[in-house]
Order: sequence, then C-alpha cells, then structure tokens
Amino acid sequence: MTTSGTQPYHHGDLPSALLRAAVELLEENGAAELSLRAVARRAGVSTAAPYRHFADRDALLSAVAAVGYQDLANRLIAACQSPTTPEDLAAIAVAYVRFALDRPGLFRVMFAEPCDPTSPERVAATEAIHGYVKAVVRQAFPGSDPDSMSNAVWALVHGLAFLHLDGKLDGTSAETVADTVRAAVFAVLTVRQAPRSILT
Amino acid sequence: MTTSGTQPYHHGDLPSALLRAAVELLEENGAAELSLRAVARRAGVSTAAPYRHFADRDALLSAVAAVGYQDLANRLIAACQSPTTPEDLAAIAVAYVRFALDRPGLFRVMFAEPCDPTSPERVAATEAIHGYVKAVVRQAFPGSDPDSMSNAVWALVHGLAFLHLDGKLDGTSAETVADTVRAAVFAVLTVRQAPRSILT
DNA sequence: TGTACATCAGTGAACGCGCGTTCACTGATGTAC
DNA sequence: TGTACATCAGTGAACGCGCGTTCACTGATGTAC
Repeated sequence: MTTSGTQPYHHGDLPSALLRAAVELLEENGAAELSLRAVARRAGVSTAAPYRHFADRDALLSAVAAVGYQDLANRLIAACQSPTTPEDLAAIAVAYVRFALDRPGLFRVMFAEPCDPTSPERVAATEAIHGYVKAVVRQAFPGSDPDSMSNAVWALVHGLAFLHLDGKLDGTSAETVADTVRAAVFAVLTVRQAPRSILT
Repeated sequence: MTTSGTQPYHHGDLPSALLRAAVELLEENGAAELSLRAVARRAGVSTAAPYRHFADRDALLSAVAAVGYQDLANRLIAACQSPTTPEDLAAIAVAYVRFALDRPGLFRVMFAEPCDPTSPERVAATEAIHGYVKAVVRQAFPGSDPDSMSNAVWALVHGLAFLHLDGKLDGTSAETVADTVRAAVFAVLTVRQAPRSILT
C-alpha cells in the first residue's frame, strides 16, 4: 500500500501520501489514536517531514477528518441518489452505519476528535452532510419541519452507528447490522403502527 | 474537592477516592483522556498506589465507566419514572443529552473507550440501560416491536447526545439543546403529521 | 546551451515530556497469645 | 493488658517508551542570465 521501492528524493506528493498513511493506520488500529510519528513512518519519511505541509498534529487530523467526510458523503450518495420510499431511507441509514463499522478509526476521528470546530474544511464538511440529510428529509417527509426532522434522522443514524461501534448492539455480521438498522428505521417510520403507508 | 489536609497514612478508602478523582478530572478536561498518574496525583497519593486496587489503567477506566452508567441510569429515572406521554419521553431524552453535555469526559469514557466489553460490570450496566429503554418503549409504544423500537429510541437519543457533544448541533445554551432534542423527538413521533395523537 | 544561485522539500539528531508499570521498601494495623 | 509478628496499603525512585516539536543541515529542483 505504501509507495515502496525507490522513492525520488523529493517525494512528489507528500501531503496526500501522509493523508493516505493516516487513513490506513486508522483503519488498521480501529482506534482513534494517531501519532504524527507513526504517520511519517508509514509514509516512509522522516519524523520532521510532515511539518513541511501541516502546521501541527491537529492540522493533519483535521485534514484526515475532511477526507473522511468526503468519503462518507460519497458513500451516502452512492447508496441512493434521491430517496423517496422507506426502503430508500433505510438503505442510506445502512450505508452510514456500514461506513462507521468499516472504518471505525476514521469515523471516530471525524466525530470524537476535539479538534478545532472552526476549521473551514471541517465546517464545510459538516454542512455538506447536514445539507444532504436535510434534502433527503425534505423529499421523504414533505410535511415535517425540515430542521427538526433532519436532526432526528441524522441523530438516529449516528446513534445506531456509535452504538454498534461500541458494541452496545449486536454487530457480529454485516447482515445482522443491516437488519438491525433497517428494523430501527422502519420502527420509527411506523410509530404505533400508523394505519397507512407513511411515505409516498 | 480533593480530600486535602492531613490524611491518615493509610488512606481509608482509596478505591473510591481514585474513582472520584478520575471523574473530577474527566469533568474538568472535557476530553476522554485520563492517565493513571494524573488520577493518583489528584487523589494525593503516589504513582504506584492505584496498583494496590486496580490491576491496570483499563481496570480503573472500566470502574469509572460503571460509575458513569449508574449515574446516567439515576438521571434518567429521576427525569421520569413511568413515561406515557410524548412529553415524558422528551423529558427523558433531554435528561440523556444533558448528562452527556454536563459530563462529556465521563460520557466519552463510557462509550468510546475500546475497553473490555466482556467486563461484567460493563455488561451489567449496558443491560440496565437497555432494559430501562425497553421498558419505557413497551409502555409508550405497546404496538411496536419492542426490540427494534427500543434500539431506535436509544439510538436517536444517543445520536443527539453525540452530535451535540461534537458541536454538530447548536449547543450554546441548555435551553437551545433541550428545545432541539424535544423538537427532534416530536418530529419522529409525529412523522408525516400523523392525523391522530400517536401516543395514549 | 551552460552555469550560478535561490528555493524548498526532506533529513536526522536532539529537546523535554508524561506516560504505564515495577520494585524493594516502610510504616501502620490488627491479631494471637 | 502487653508484646511479637504477619499483613497489607502506600512510598518513591527507577525502567523504558513513544510522543510532538525544533533545528541546523543537505541535496534536488528550477529559474535567470
């Protein structure tokens, strides 16, 4: 995975190599711990090299988080472009949780790092997800207050992701997880067995 | 806060003093970082003393998490004994999120520490919360599948807690947070403006 | 086309730090007689 | 009641470690003439 062999003496594209290395390490550890030194080592570069491109550890971490947000957004959009049915919504929910379980370290860095929340890329990334969720909600629940409803939907999905991540819900197999997520989504969508189909 | 002044040469109750110190440190830092040495320092005791009572750092952390679960359970029960109305449910949701925001470090240790999930006290604590949620759900949504619905409710609330904690939702004032949580809960309970009161 | 030179990416050694954990120890406690 | 002794909670010094960050440096690159 690491660009091995004879590297040119100038790396060429260290910044993105560092980001790749960081993401790989996060995926291997599972945990959200990530040291600059380990990233440099993984990228095959000296300890001090990252400082040519990132002000400090937090800057690297912020950039990593931004990559994560981008990946997550892609996964969600890939799951369903314009959801209208409950099944569509459930598919997006499953994609969100799957992302968290596939890349737990990255997911934790994205959310649990107490990292500068005013960083523009961070804010932009968050806005993007928020916007996507809101668009989905507007389409699926035209009658609801879009703000409250999109908060609720995001929270539901985010909570399912974290509870699975932390072993509070059975996450032994991908199918179990998907079933659990779908069931939870449907349970909410059909609160008190509402007498008619809730969605168009 | 720390028992200051002339301590007896034998502490008396170091284990719980350490737990108290750990919780205090978590509350001050906000973050989930917690070193054994800092805890010992805070408890006014030598670096090695904790090892008389806890096998290692993880054991202390597990005990801290257990304390956290107990506190959380108490807060939830205090919020509402036997909820039946949507308002009751919303009050419990607010209590859960408030706990997370009041004691973010502790909350993070409870959930984000990749700590032995087979530890009996951990499992028991999780079961307790799960059981409570399920009981609430059974009472409030007699027609729903209790497993799926309780997962959904827990996830919704847990997600709201984490999104607030990580600054993804506006958490500037307690009122704002409470309003956001209540609105999200009501939005879910009244999906697609269901034509009649959803709850008894 | 060839040379001098400024730029800049990466090096490697070093700094000081706080950490988890171990160890031989000390001094208070409480029990047996 | 008084003494000897085992127990055990806490000490303090030390271990080795990996960390973030800085620094003077080197060697490749690319531009001006």
